[in-house]
Amino acid sequence: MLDKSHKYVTCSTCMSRSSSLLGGLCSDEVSNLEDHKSCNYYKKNQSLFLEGSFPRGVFCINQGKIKVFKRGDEGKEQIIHIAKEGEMVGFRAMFSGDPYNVAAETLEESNICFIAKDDFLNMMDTNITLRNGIIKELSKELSDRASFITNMAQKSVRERLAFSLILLKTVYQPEPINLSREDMANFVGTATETLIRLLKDFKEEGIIEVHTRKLTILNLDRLISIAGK
Amino acid sequence: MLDKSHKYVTCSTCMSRSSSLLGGLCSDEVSNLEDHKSCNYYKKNQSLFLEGSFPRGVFCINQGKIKVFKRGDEGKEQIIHIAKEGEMVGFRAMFSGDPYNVAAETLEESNICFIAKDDFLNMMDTNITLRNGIIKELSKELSDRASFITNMAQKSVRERLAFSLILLKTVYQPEPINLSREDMANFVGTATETLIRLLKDFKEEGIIEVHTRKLTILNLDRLISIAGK
DNA sequence: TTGAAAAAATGACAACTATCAAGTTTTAAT
DNA sequence: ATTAAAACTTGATAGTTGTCATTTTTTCAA
Repeated sequence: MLDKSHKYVTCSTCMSRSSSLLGGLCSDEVSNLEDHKSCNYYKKNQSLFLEGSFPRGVFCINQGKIKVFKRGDEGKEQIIHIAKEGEMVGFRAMFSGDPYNVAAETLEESNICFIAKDDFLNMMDTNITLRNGIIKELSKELSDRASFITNMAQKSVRERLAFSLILLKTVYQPEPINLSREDMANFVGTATETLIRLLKDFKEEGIIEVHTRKLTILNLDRLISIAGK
Repeated sequence: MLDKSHKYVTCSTCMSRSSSLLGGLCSDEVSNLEDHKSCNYYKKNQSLFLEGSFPRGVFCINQGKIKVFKRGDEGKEQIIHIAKEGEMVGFRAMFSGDPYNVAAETLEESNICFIAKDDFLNMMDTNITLRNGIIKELSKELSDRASFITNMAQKSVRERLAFSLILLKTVYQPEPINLSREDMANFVGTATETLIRLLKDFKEEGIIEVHTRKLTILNLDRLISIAGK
């Protein structure tokens, strides 16, 4: 169960904010933000926004994990990113003026604040640090996605799984990785059955340990060498 | 042969600029830009920047085509984007402070101008239109790459080839597509031999026509239906 | 123009991975 | 605690795609 899930989170005391893109706000800006944002509790598997809809603002994750995904032709999800506490979600399409090209959904119960588009754009106009932070973030993600594309094109599923587990470890730590097999397969970009077989191999090789849905990495070095550079 | 390849291109008369991110500059800014930029002629297969090097500025393509690519573990290139006249290349890493995560190389002889990092960042600080244009561009590319990842994960090579040919048509038109088999394979994300076999299928199905390296699309609708949504 | 090198094309083959079908375990609600 | 539904697992199989070897065509420089 989520701690204080019913409580309203204040930006001034939000631990997730300090390490986020909104960490550089001055106290005036924080109190202004507090006046304008809303805060909501989300159950597991609840949608933040749908592909094709128009962005009305940005989501700040106070607690919880979010999958950002796109559906392919046959409706199968490709998970592009898994966001955690301190990350902001849904601001890209706000700048382009286009509808969302991806969807976002909670992977577990979460506390998520919402800042309306106009309020956020105003903040960006007046706060250089925030603006530069956003540009930097967009650039970083662009770089990540170039690597993602290359991995998808050139690595085997086994290599991609190793790579994904390393990423997921940083998302979930210090907790064990806790994702459905289907979501994990949709992140790696493979069929659920193939994913399960490869997890089994990793178990037998002593690289990971699995208790029902909770997955722990026992041999990170091995994973790194399987994943390749 | 490239027209006037030895000539120095002036921003004020550059046709490629008007439709680019730098199209919104006022005349003062254009003349300032002219004072600070340099202009170079590149032969085919010349490098603009290497993966791992640090960005010193941005490249504006006056004429020619550029491949932006990343090398996988075994050195095989994955082409992320093919840029043409009017596009700017290499500004992402400039914002993140990281070294280039991708490399860029001319696909044909080209005229490319260069704007130093500081000059460009200054322009971005003072010109809101430019700044918003850049943010919008970064967001658009992010969206494109989400689709790219999903295609890579879920489409067959035949579907991806159809998709790629549609993209390449817009890059090369009104000229026929003119790429080496290897580059085309590295764009689609497949082996060169597989690409050649699938091109042969398309030829036999009357979808494309090929004269040595020049490829013309005869049946775009058919390609669209093969590519999927 | 000619010859060597690079690029393109073809064939044979193996392996990886997806799909389908059938079971088993886990989850969650009554 | 019970049970239905969802999630997970396993097996069998076929198709796609990559790899390696070889031949043909094209390119480009002497």
